[in-house]
Amino acid sequence: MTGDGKDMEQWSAEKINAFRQTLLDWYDKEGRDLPWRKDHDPYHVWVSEIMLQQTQVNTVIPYYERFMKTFPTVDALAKAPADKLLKAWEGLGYYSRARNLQRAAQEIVIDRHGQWPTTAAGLQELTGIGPYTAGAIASIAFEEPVPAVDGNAFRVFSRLLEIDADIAKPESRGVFFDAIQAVIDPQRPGDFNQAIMDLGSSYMTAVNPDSEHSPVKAFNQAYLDGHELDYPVKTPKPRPVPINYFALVIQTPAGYLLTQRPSTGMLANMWTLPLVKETDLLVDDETALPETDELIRRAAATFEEDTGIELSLTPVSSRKVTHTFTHQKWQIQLLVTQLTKTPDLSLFPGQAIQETAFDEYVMPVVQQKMWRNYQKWQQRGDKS
DNA sequence: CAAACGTGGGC
DNA sequence: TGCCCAAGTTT
Repeated sequence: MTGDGKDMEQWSAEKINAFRQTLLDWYDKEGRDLPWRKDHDPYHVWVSEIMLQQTQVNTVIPYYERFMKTFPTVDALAKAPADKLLKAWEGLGYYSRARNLQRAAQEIVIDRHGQWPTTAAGLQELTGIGPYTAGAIASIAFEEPVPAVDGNAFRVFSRLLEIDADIAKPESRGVFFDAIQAVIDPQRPGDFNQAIMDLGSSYMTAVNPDSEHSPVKAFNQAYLDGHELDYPVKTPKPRPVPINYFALVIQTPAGYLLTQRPSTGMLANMWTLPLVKETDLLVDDETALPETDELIRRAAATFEEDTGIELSLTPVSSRKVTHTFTHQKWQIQLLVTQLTKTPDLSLFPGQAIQETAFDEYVMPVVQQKMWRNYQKWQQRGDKS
């Protein structure tokens, strides 16, 4: 094992031709009928590919349908208000995708006078389009015979050819790109790439594959050797780091206090309850671990010092919400507070918002979790 | 290049 | 609950 794929299977020209025919025959019969497969319009292909990054098909479908009604053309997308765009992306995650999507729309409409690049190399110049998406659009919309190397392609070809290059390493992309380039059907590159994706999400899945019934069973060397689950080789990612927060529920006559997150970083520009990170609390004595009640008092005090808004924590009510991101696990203690007087919001980095207006603001899932939890507490009158 | 960047589903 | 997975790109 060299670990770089150099000892992979090599296919003859005859075998390559047989594979193409088998794969495309199956795709013509069993390929999925998806909303973005009704035509090969580059706008449709592009938006769907961006949405599908690290996201499952069933999640994307309703977002895609709504998105196309809201922003039917690349011009509409280029001109859209940023908050309207983010609202359309709300709940889909990886929100920089939405920002980059609009930047690329503007690059096409303004810089390129509405002309799409028609090659993978050209497409990759657009913001948010990397090597995979460039290959997907180029092959599907413009019939360029170029691989679209995504997670499915990594998994499928690692098994077909017993490629043992570690797919977690960026340097492995070239090994797979070259291998697929040699096999891709130059007559139907878009269908070939999409067939590989369909194969990867049906028979040749990561867990519980069903290669026995796969149309390309006879080409699946790893399966034939009884080592299917040894592929793809992939080093695991680090576990999410736990981070403790306090979230403050502060009701004023004008509504609940919400803060807008910074324009960069996690959940950029989105609205949440005011969050205080436990490690940001002022600690005079670093040796002693403060009691929970003391931490709660310090969280409230920190917020008061930052905003000039005075709170009362009586009756103190707290509930816990956890939300796991790719690299962080937030453990949030919800603190329901009362105001001691009408707050001066001049220093507060947010707004008082009536609950009935929440749906006009873009909120991440973690905020929706916190809010549902608070509502449940309210209804039950659970003061514990 | 390693790390940041969301969310939902399956076991 | 925890862990892995799902049509990746940017910095």
